[in-house]
Amino acid sequence: MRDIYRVKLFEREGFERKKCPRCGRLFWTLDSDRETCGDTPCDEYSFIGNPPTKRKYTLAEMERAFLRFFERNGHKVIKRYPVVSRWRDDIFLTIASIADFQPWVTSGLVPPPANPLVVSQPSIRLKDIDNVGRSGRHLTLFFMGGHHAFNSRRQRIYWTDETVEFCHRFLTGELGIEPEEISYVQDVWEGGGNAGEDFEVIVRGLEVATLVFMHYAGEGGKYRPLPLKIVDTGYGMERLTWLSQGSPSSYEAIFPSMIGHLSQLAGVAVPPAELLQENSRLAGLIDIEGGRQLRELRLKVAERMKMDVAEVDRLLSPLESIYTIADHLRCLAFMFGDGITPSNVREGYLSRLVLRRTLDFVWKLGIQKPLSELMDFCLRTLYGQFPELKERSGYILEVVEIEEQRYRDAIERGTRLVERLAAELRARAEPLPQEKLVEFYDSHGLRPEMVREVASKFGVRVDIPEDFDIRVAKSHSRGRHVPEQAAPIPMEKLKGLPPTKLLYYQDQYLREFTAKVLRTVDNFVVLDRTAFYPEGGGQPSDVGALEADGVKVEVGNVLKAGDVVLHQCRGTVPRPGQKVVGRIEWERRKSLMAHHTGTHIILGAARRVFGPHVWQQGAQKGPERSRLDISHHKRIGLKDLQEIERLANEVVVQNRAVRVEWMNRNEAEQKYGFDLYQGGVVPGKLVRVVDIEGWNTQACAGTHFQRTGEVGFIKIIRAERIQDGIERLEFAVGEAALKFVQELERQLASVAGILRVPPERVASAAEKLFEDWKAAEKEVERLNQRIAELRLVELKEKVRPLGAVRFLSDEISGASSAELIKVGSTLTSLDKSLVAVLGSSTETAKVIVMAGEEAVKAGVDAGKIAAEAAKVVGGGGGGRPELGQGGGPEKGRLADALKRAREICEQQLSLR
RNA sequence: GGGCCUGUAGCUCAGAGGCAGAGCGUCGGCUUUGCAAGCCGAAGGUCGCGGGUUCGAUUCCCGCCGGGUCCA
Repeated sequence: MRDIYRVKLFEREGFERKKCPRCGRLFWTLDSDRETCGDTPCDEYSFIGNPPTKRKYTLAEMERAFLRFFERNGHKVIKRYPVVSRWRDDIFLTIASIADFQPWVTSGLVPPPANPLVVSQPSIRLKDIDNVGRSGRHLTLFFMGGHHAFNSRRQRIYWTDETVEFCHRFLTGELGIEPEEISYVQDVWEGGGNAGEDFEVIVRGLEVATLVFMHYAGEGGKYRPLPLKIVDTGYGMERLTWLSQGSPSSYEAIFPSMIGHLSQLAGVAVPPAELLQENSRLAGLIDIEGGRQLRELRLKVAERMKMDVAEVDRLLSPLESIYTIADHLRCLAFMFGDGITPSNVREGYLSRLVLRRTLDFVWKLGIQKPLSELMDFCLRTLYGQFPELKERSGYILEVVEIEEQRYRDAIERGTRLVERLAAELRARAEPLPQEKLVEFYDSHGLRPEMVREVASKFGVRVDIPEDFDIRVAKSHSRGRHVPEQAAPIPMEKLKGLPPTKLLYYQDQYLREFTAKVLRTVDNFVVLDRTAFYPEGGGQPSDVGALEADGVKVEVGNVLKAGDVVLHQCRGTVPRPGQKVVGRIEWERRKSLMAHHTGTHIILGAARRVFGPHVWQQGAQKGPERSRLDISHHKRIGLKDLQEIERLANEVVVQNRAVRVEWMNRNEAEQKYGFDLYQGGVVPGKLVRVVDIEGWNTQACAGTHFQRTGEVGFIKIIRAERIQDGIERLEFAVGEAALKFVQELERQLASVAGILRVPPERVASAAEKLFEDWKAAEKEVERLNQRIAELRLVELKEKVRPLGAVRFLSDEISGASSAELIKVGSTLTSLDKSLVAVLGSSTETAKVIVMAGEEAVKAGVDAGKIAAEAAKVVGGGGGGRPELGQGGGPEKGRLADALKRAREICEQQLSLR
């Protein structure tokens, strides 16, 4: 195999290949004195305070220089893709420039939008978030400049020689870096199922670019060749900017005004430059993953500066917080700007994590401003370069404001919980149990440090276990994934079949057709062509019948296996070779089409009412009802719901054209943007675009009407929050909508009839009824009290002494247990040594036993008496010493039960 | 997608099969020149909704609705 690393540039210019004695990697250099590879940690940064470029660049200038250089060299500049990777479902966030082209372009299925091309892609990586602000070089969002070439067998663009050449010319010619300063380190890159050799491009200790030659598929060293050879490069725009400025950390170079603003707000003084420089150089050598590495870094800095560690920490910590905030704000601006809705799931959850982390740092610095104000400042620094963020600023700021309030609420709630537990533990002088720590985090989002802080105010000790994260993970391991449903029939039984001709795409109004049976598998029938729509894209399959030589068989379900449509039949299936007539149950299909077109109309309406952050998160059509899940950061109220409904019906009346067109992917994306993928990722080279004239455009495989007027009445039934940040709209369309409204009307009429008022007055009538009922309940209560008082006189007559206490037993016919209790409690509160046994029979027999304070002291247990007495009437009972109740179905034995109660009472008083 | 927590008076919460509670707030009275406060008293509850178990459910079980939180 030829040496892929030996490129023409190296031979021509006389680069030497050396082996780094520290890391053992091979690298290329023009500097004959150089021994180490030049990368950290083998070498320290040597550009700080002494940049190698001919001049200083701002980030915007660097990006421009990069893009223009490659444009001059035959590359087409591509617009950035969103930071939410909507075109693929394997990752949430765009992590690199190459991610824009995976999987369709990299697999060779779809041609690239241009070839070669160059892009500056905002990329988000949260894996190293703990390093951000501290390492000097880590960011949550960074701009990856990538020039890409896609070489196929038919078309060669460029490969290794040209790639390294471009890089070298850019760094030396454009930026003015001395050729001797650049090291090209050999390595192998692997990720996302692809792999290839690469160069890491190092300048004075800083890796500024990676040049990957992607030509394998596979991972873990087991590779097979790709049909394409792809040049995948990544230039760190921020790193190059930093390099050009030679500032102590990259943050000063990237966020100068934000850092100034934050320092002022927090009253943080900038530490001596020398300390910053030393810190940066050393930070480059360490991966800060946790507290331990950070302490190590602080120690080393203190050592070199001959300072106290605490002093170093006091000077650096606030500054690191500021860097972190500056970084996180920019990341959030793009996340929300590109339409992420904060949520407890998926990318929404990631955005919430970053936002809450930002607030932690803001509060730690004692900055009183709301986060939305800081975001506003951040946004203003970005508008010049990213006007799209200005358009979305309303949404961004609102979301930040709502999320800050949510976080404050969560903390407040959590703090109260901890305080309550801590107060209890203090009383018992116990430390906080570790399971509680896990529970607080898992169920209430309280980090252990926060719990400790609150609990310590109560003098309660909190030990945070080293394996805290593992314990949390363990408490989740119980969850299990439901296995996917197996395919209805094995694919090999469909081998050799041609793709079924899909008649519903040629004419969506076709309800009857003739076709030939190609094969049958069990009760599945495969035809050469069909008008039956198979289940897909949230639209259920058609049903209907097939008729062959006068024999009819019902089609109950239709599904697609690859390119073949399967008709699942009930009854005797036709034989292969037979001609059949297929008939679709048209009312059902028509309703499904109405619901499907209606779904697109409603989505368009929701986006107009709320804004472009609204994305379809799922949809299910049905012949009677359909539902559409959309992302939105607030609950949807009736007013908004009605506005969406109004707009949707307006579009119906406008009778707009609904056009369906198969387009190639790049063309469709260019024309309509990623809004196309509302319905989710669609596979393939061609996409089917459904466009409601001037209203909504989506890639969609479903059947639609040709004009919105055919849809008919659209009725939104309700909004339901299915997840944080996702609202489900349930609606009915056409005849189903009418049926729903009529059913509502029927219900209303029935309620109005019951209340004996006209329908428009049911609300006030119901309110009055409810108020009256409450008043009546209170009246019953008062009357019970009164009855109890009246009964007292006659009942008192029946009180007889029984040992140390006084005893009363009586039946009060028809009394409820509430009445009996009232009577009993009045009696026992007047006579503390009384035991009252009261019975009544309504539907069942009831016994209540009450004992006064003194009687209880004397040993009477009303609960036990009631339990025993209730057995007599065939039931059960119980209660506490002062009150017992019970009952049973045998009403006729009530008198016996009362007798039994007396016996038990006597036993308790040791009289028997 | 999965797990956990949670819904009781206007607010914050207790109660854990057997008379629905506390603190704060509200209203009234007393005290005070007035305010703050104090004392006495009162009003305020479909115990989220619907089923089930039980003689009896706010409490236990199931379902639904609402809120929170963690993980992928």
